[in-house]
Amino acid sequence: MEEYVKILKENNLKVTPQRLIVLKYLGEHHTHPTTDIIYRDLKTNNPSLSKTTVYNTLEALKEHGIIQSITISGSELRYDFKQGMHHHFLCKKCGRITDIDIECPNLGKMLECGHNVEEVHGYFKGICKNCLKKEA
Amino acid sequence: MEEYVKILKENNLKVTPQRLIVLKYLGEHHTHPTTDIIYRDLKTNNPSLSKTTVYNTLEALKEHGIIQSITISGSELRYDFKQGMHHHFLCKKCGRITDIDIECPNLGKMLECGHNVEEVHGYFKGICKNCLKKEA
DNA sequence: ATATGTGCAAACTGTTTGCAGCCGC
DNA sequence: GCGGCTGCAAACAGTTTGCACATAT
Repeated sequence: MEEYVKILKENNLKVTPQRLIVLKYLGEHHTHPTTDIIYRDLKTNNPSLSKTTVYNTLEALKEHGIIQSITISGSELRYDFKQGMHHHFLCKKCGRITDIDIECPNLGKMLECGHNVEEVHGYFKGICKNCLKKEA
Repeated sequence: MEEYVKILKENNLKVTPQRLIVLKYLGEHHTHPTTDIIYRDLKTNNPSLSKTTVYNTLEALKEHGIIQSITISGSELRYDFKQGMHHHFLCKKCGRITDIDIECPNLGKMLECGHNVEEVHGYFKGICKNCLKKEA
């Protein structure tokens, strides 16, 4: 828990119970949850929590580069505790999103083309290993 | 125009005026438009056109692999006339999305990991060349 | 006392659904 | 006349906004 307090302080974000539990949730669940999932899971033990606060908190964490949002599923934002560059794989069958730990070898080429690249997102979609196994 | 009729026929899609103008629009505008942009632009010369039909048509074209949807901007789907693998760059300033013609060297590595990869999306975000120039 | 965070409700946006009417083979 | 396409309106989901209250320096 202390580590999350530290992260907030280092980023000049006021430490509130709400921010702490949201950040802790993301630190412990690498499932790329939506705002609603985070809200529903936390609501149980924190009945007074509001969804607006979850939105606000995620926005603040994102602005400070502590987390990042991914748009792989299209209809909603999902959040990811940031830890080095990696890509994502979305299984169209079970809906699970898994981390893919590969670098982006295109970045060098991107820099050549003159744009100032701040974010790199690699999204792969298909059927995951597990679902393939079940089908067989 | 005849080329778009041909595409629809080849994919066993009934040729209707609505489908033709939507497909033609995407063939001629490589701007990665949203459903709403397509609708508004076409509505002028086709007042009876309904947005539902635009949604339906885009869905049909996508299912047949004629176009693809990209989720780079998060809040809405954007459409792209499909033509070989390429990536996308979104300028956070002017909002423009540009095609990046590079291959994805990660695909090989992805196949190794056992998932069945059907789609590859590479999204880069930052400030584009043009906007950088204006700033300077 | 002031600035910031929280939480409710209402608004807004993009998308989907239900259904009636239409068109073409 | 049947199946698929169109278009309207209503429903829906995710997100944002306005505002009053709470909290902490």
